Amino acid sequence: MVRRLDPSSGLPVYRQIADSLRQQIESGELGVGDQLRSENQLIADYGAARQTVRQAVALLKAEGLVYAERGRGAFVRGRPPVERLAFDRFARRHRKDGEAALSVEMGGRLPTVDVVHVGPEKASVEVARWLGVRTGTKVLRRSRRYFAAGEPMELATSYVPWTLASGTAMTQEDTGPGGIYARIEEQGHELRRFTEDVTARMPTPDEARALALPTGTPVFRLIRIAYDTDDDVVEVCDTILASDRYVLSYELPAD
Amino acid sequence: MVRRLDPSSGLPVYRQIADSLRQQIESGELGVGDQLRSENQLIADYGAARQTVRQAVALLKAEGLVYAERGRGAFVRGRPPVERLAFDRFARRHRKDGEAALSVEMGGRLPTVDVVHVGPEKASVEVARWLGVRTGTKVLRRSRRYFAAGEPMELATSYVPWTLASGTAMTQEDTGPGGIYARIEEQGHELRRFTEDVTARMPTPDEARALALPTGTPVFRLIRIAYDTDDDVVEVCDTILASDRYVLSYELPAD
DNA sequence: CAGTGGTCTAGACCACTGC
DNA sequence: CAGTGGTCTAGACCACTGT
Repeated sequence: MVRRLDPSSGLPVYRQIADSLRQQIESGELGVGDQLRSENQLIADYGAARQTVRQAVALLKAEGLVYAERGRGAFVRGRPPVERLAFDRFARRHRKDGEAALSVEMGGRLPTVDVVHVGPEKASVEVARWLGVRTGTKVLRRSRRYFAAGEPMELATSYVPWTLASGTAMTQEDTGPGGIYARIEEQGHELRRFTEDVTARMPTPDEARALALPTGTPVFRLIRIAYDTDDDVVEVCDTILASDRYVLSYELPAD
Repeated sequence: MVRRLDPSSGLPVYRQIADSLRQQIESGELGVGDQLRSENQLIADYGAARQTVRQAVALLKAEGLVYAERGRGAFVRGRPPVERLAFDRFARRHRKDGEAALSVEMGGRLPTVDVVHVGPEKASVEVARWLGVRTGTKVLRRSRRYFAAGEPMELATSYVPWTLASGTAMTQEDTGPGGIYARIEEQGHELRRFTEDVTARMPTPDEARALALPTGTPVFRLIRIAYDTDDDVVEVCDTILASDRYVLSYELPAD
């Protein structure tokens, strides 16, 4: 299984080894779940030092192509099943029968929720800007972590002006049928539209732990702002999603 | 500048050094553009071997917090100016005066375009599925790279059924005023809506090179499908964006 | 127990920057 | 020229897996 490298290519050895392994993965020579040759084997295959082959494999891990388990080996990553977040997932018709938005997202399968924190706090600069209130205004914060099939799927933090949330089930762990948006509409604020700003970046160490992210997996960050029929902001939701588990699907108008 | 580590924490030394440096960045002790202490200084600061401090800095590079220049040093990354891609950027009103969608995206500043390839080819399985045609059907492919202020911003590949593109300016490098969508409407296919599927992942080596991406920067991939008033697909555009240069902005209906 | 990947060290040569 | 980060080597100990 000796593999030859090209000394005249000018590329560092670890890049050439990574390219060789990547090509084996992309060509199907190494399939999903297959074990890579061990470090000692790669050392022999390519005639390189251990740190060098480790650097090559580290590159593939950073690209999200490979993961490693201590004591077992390194393996070709399979893409996990992907959830589609549809642009109309907050449409009223999905709430009428008491189904909250997240179970719509999950295609009807019931997700479990780990409520991290529910309570009042002072709005940060960022939250105040989103809500259109002054910094330090009292707001309700609801931080949750959602699981599907035992896997952590998303971290969500909602902010609602305290004047709107006070005395309602929004301040409880269980917001009741239809979720937080049903409670907001009961308060006389009919929802008209949402804006959603999407960014992507590498996770912080905290996020990587909370979402059980493999190395090399970016996260989506969604900032969703809910407006009522007066075009006032009634809620903001800051969501972190594992990018390898979601496709975000939107519809754009042509006129 | 000696920094003490906690041997009882159980964390590997390189993680502790990375945590220490990350904390210095987040606290503002190290500002945007500031130079990190050199490897030799970090070796002295933390009493670790060179590979160990390099592993710590590599972690911060993978997180996108730091970049390095050979011969100069390692620096705290500043976020580049961000472009906002609005959900209505393909609305007809933005085309009426001969302005193509991309200059709308860029806030009116004129981007430059590097046309990589324009010509007919057979639809791949993926392209055929998007266009709703049989695999191998003749389609026009237009691959471009867009620059703003000299920086590569996005890679875009459009596919149009050949029956629609043949004999029009779409098959030329310059598609003329209003761009490709104006040409499609001239062919009698009024555009009604677009769908856009958003994913994020780490770039391939090719993409990282073409977009001049710093390590640790994920990319967005947009698959945008254009439908005419008969709900037939008239074009598909596969776009790769540097995720640190864009905010994608959408509007979601509440009913 | 042998084999795996994870961490760490000490030392070397290189290409590049800036003085 | 000295100092920087980039690459590479040889060797060590560790924690964990599977038999």
